[in-house]
Amino acid sequence: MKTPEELVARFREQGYKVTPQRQLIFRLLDGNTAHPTAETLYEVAAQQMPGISLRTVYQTLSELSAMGEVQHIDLGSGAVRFDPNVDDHHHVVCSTCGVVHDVYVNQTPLHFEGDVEGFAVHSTRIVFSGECAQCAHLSA
Amino acid sequence: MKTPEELVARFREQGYKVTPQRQLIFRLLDGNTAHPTAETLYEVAAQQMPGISLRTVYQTLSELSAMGEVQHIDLGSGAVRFDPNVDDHHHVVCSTCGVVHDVYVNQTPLHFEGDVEGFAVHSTRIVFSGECAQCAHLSA
DNA sequence: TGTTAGTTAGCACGACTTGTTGATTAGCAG
DNA sequence: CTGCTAATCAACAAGTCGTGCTAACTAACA
Repeated sequence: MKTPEELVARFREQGYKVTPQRQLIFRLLDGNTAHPTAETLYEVAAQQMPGISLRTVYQTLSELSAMGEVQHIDLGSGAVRFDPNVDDHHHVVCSTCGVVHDVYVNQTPLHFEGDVEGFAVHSTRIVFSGECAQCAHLSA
Repeated sequence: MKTPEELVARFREQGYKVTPQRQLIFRLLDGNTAHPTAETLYEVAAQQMPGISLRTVYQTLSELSAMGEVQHIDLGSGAVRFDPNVDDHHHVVCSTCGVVHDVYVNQTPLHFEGDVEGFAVHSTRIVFSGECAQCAHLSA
């Protein structure tokens, strides 16, 4: 994701207004590695700006997603998560505590075998599930 | 997934009753490579057994899933899909027509880099998205 | 300063999945 | 064969996530 300042410029260019709500969301996402859901982001936003609506958070996230500034990640956990890291990366998920981390896989592109002649791969998503170090400690 | 006959035996062992509805679902899943949703499976089942309820289909799928006989796959397309292939395999999805195929990736285990010290990976899911040969033909 | 986009509250819906209840059916052990 | 009990069914509801709509107010930007 671009910096909040660059996003402000980009929104202006495209004729979107730069509201305090949008700027707040830009700042909350900047450098955020927590892979928040819209709800989670809303809760944090509401602390800093009581009165902001969940609707606005959803809308701004959709705009950022459409502009390619945030990645939409669906880990099958119910809610969609948002990742301001739009590099070509993948995710590890702790099945105990649900924490998500970004990881980079360097063997790509991957080769596969199966009954899929002529398939043109545009993107590859990899999700590693398991147990994070903290949960392993707690259960030991 | 085991054969319908083996599943019948397994259900009996575990004290589950072997009803015609369950047997029908076993047969519909046997060798099924279509990655059906519960709805889809219900529609096919209802043709062969009018009166079967969607509820029963969901329930039987949950039981099979809990027994490890079918894989639960969530491609973020709204509904969960079921796969009687429980080998260590992955999926390719056509983003145009939505068709799903099983594929095997032989470079596993994959290595990754990132800020995740001590993470114990239990499973890896890979989804390749793109365009299948048929959709490529149609759009060409 | 005025136009217009954005925000808000509130209500609703839609898709998917599960829960509940109460009546009926039928599997399976004895 | 009989009886216990699980399974099924219909019908309705709820819950989650996300979005659509409206109407009124606010504020960004030209």
